[in-house]
Amino acid sequence: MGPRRARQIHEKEARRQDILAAARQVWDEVPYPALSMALVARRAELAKGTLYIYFKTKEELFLALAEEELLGWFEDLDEALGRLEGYPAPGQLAALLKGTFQSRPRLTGLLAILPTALEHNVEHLTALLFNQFFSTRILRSGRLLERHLPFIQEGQGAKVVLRIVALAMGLGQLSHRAPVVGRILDAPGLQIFRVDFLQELEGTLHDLFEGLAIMPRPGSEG
Amino acid sequence: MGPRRARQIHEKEARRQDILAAARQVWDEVPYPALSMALVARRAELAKGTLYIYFKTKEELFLALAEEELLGWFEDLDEALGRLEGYPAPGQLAALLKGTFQSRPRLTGLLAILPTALEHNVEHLTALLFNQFFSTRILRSGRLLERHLPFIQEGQGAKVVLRIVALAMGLGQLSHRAPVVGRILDAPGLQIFRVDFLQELEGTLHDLFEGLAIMPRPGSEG
Amino acid sequence: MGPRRARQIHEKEARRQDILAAARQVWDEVPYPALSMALVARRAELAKGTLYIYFKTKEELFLALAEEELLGWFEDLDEALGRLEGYPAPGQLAALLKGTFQSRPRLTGLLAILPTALEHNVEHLTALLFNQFFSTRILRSGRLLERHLPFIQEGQGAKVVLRIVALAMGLGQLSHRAPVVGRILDAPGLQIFRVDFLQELEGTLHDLFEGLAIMPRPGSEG
Amino acid sequence: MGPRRARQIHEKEARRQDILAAARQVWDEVPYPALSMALVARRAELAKGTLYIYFKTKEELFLALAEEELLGWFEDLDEALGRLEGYPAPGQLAALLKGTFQSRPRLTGLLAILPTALEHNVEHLTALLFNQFFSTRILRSGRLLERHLPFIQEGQGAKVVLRIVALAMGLGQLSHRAPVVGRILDAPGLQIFRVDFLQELEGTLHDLFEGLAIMPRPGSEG
DNA sequence: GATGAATGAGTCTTCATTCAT
DNA sequence: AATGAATGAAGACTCATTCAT
Repeated sequence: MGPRRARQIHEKEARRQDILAAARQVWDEVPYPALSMALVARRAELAKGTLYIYFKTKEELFLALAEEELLGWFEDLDEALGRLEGYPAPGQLAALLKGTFQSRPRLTGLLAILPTALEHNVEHLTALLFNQFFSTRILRSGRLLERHLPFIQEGQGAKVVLRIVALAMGLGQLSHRAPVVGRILDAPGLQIFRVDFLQELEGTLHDLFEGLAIMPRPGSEG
Repeated sequence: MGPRRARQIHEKEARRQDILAAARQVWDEVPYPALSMALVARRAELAKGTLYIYFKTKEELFLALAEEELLGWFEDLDEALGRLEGYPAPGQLAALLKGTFQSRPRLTGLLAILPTALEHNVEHLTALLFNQFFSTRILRSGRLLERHLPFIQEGQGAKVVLRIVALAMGLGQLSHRAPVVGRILDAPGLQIFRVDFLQELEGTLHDLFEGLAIMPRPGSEG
Repeated sequence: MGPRRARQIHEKEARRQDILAAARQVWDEVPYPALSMALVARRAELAKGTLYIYFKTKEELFLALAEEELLGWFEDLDEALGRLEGYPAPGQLAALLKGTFQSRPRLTGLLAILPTALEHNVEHLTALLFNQFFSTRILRSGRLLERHLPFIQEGQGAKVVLRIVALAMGLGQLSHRAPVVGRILDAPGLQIFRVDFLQELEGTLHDLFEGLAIMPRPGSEG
Repeated sequence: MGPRRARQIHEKEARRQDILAAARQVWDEVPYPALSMALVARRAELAKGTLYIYFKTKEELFLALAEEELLGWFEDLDEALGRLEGYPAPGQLAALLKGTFQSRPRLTGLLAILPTALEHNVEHLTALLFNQFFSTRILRSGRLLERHLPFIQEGQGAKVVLRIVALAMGLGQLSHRAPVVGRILDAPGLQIFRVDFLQELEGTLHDLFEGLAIMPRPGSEG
C-alpha cells in the first residue's frame, strides 16, 4: 500500500492505483446501487476523505476504473492483432476476440453504467479526455483490423470495433441477468437466459465476420 | 385523465397507464439517477402516495415501464414478421428490424438499467414474472424467425433474437453517449461516437444475417 | 357481521362491536407500532372509511377498546367482591384479584399505551368522558372494597384500587418484555425477566394487603 | 459543546452525551409520538445525519436514554442502600425509595415505552445487552436489599426490586394522566386522578414492606 | 497529505384521514 | 351508510461531499 503519505509523484500514482484496486474488488462483490465510497475507502484501508484527494467525485473514480479496463482491453486486442500472421479466418478472429474479453470480466459491466451513472457528475474536461481516449483507441484498433481483414474497407475498421464493443456490452448485460436474478433462472422456460457470454459472443462475431467477408460492401455508410 | 377516482377496474388500469405515461415522459427528460418518484407524481398530477397504490416500489414502476416497452416491441416484431411473404433477403430483414426499434426510443435504455438498477427492490414473484414474460416472447419470436429464415436452424431462432436485442442494447448505449456528453463530440477526433443508432444497427444486422445465411451451422452450440 | 348497512340503532351498535372485535384480534397479533387502521379494517372485512364513521380517529378506537376492557374488568371485580361473604383474608383477596386479571390479557397493555399513544389525538370531550368513567368505577369499586376489608379506612378504597391497577400495569409491562425480546431471555442471567405476571401480581397484592391489614393507618395521606 | 468535531474518543463520548441531553430535553417537552429525530437534531444543534453516527436508529437512541436513566437510578439506589445503618423500618425504606425516584422524573415514562416502541428497531445484540444490564442491576440491588431487610428471604431480593419498579411504572403512568389530559381533571369527580406519584408510591411501598415484614414467607413462590 | 466526523439535501415510503362515488 | 382511491404531511434514514483537526 505504500507509505502512509504519498509525497513523491510515483507514490501518489501508487496510491491512486491502490484505490482503483479496491474499487475493482468492491465492484466485483457489490451491485452498483449498493456501492458506496465508504465501502471503497474501507477496502482500501483509507479514509473517505482520502479518496477525494485522488478523485474529484465518485463518478470520476469509476470512470477512471472503466478507462483502465478499457485501456487494458485495447492493449490486449492490439497485441493479439499484431501477432496475427496472414489473414485469419472469421472463426479465428472471433476466437481471438473472445480471448480478449475472457480476461476482462468487468469490462462490459463498467461500460454499461458509463452513460447512465457515470457521466453525470464528471467534469467536462474529464469526460472529454475519456472520450478522446476511447475514440483514439477505437480508431487505432480499427486500422489494425483493416490491415488484417481484407474484407474490411479502408476507414471502416473503427466501425467494426464499435460493433464488437456494442455486441459485448449487450450480451454482457443479458447474460448478467443470471446472477442478479439468482436461481430464478432455474424456473421452467427461463433457460434462454442462461446465456454463456463468451460462447455467445464468439458465435455472433463469427457470423458477423462471415457476413462481412462475403462482400466488401461500403460498410453501412449508405 | 378520467374521473377523479378510479373505482372501476378499467379506470384503475387507465390510471396505471397514466402513471406509466408520466414515468415515460420523465424518463425522456431526466437521467435515471436524478429521477425520483416525486417527479413522476408531479408529472402525473397525482400525490406521491397514489403511485404506491399502483406500484409497490419505484423499481416495480420502472420494471413495468420496461415490460411495456418490451411488449410493444415484441408485438411490432411479430406482426412485422407475420406480414412477411416468402423468404426475405438479409437486407430486408435488417430493415424490418430497424423499423421495430425506430418507434421505441426508450427500449434500449430501459433494458440497460434492468439488471443494475431495477431488479433489486422488486418482489421475487414480480422478477420471476418479468423474466418469464421476456423469455416467452423471445422464444415465440424466435420460432417466427425460424419460419421466415431458411438459414436458421430449428431451435436457434431464440438465440438470434437474443443477439438482436443484445446488439441493440449495446449500440443504443454507445450512441447514447452523444446526448450525455453534450456537444463534446464536436471536439476533433470524436466523430467516431457520432453513431447513428438505427443505421448502425441495420448495417450490423445485415452483415450478421448475411453471415448466418452462408452456412446453416448448428448455431453456436457445439 | 350483520347487514351490509347499519340503519337501525342496534345495527350500528353491532357494527361498532364488530370493529372493536377486529381491533382486539389485531391487537393480539401485532405490536402497536405496526398496528394500522388498514389492518383493522381488513380484519373487520370493512372499508377503511367505514371505521371512521364509527370512530373519529385511530386513537378514539383504541381508547374505546381500552374502555371496554376496563369496563369488563370492573364488572368482574365488583361482581366477585359482591359474592364475598364475611371478611376475606389477604391471600383470598389477592387470589380473587388475580382471577379478574386472568381473563383480561389485554387490559394492562391497553392501559399502558393510554397516556403515551392514545390521548393525544382524542377530542377533549372523549377524554373527559373516559376519565369520568374510569374515575367513577374506581370510586365505586373502592367503596365495595371498603365494605369488605375492615382494615381499609373509609374513603381510602379508591386509592387501593388505583394501586392495584398500577401494580398490574407495571407488572404487565415488565412481564411483557418476554414476547417482545423473543428468546433473548434464554440468554444466561436474564431469568429474572421470566416474570409470570399473574403469580407475581398475586404475591405482591398478598403482601400489600397484609401490610394494609397490620394497622389501619390513615392511608398514605400523611 | 466542545470542539466542532469530536476526534478524540472522549470527545466522541461527550458528543454522544450532548445528543442524549438534547433527547432528554425534547422528551420533556414533546409527547413521544410527536418526537422526531429532526427535533432532537435541532435541539442538539447538529445535523440529522450526525445523530446516526452515534446511534443506529431512533430506537437505539431512546433505548440508550432509558439505559442512562435506569443506570442512574440503580446507582442512586445502591448508594442509598449502602448508606443504611442497621435495619430500616418499612417506612424508612419507603422514604428512601421515594427519594430515588424523585430525582428521575423521566424514568418511568421511558420504561413505559420500552416494550411498545423501543425494542422493535433495535439490533438483537443491543437489546440483549440492555436486558443483561437491566437484569444484572436488578440482581445486584436485590442482594443489597436482602442484606438490609431481614424479612427478605435469600434470593427474593431481585423480585422485590422488580415489584418496586413495576409499581413505580404503573403509578407513574396513572399519575401522568394529569398533564396529558390537561385541566380536565378539574372536572367534578376526577380528583381520584390527582395522583401525587411520589406520595402514592411511598405509601404503597410502605404497606408492601409492612406486609413483607409480617412473616418471612418464601416469597411468592409456592 | 490524511483523517473521519459532520453535513444536509434528498430519497423512498407509510398511513391516518378525506371524499368522490 | 359504505367504499377504497386519493391525499400529502411527515418520518427515518442515506451518502456523497466537505472541512476542522
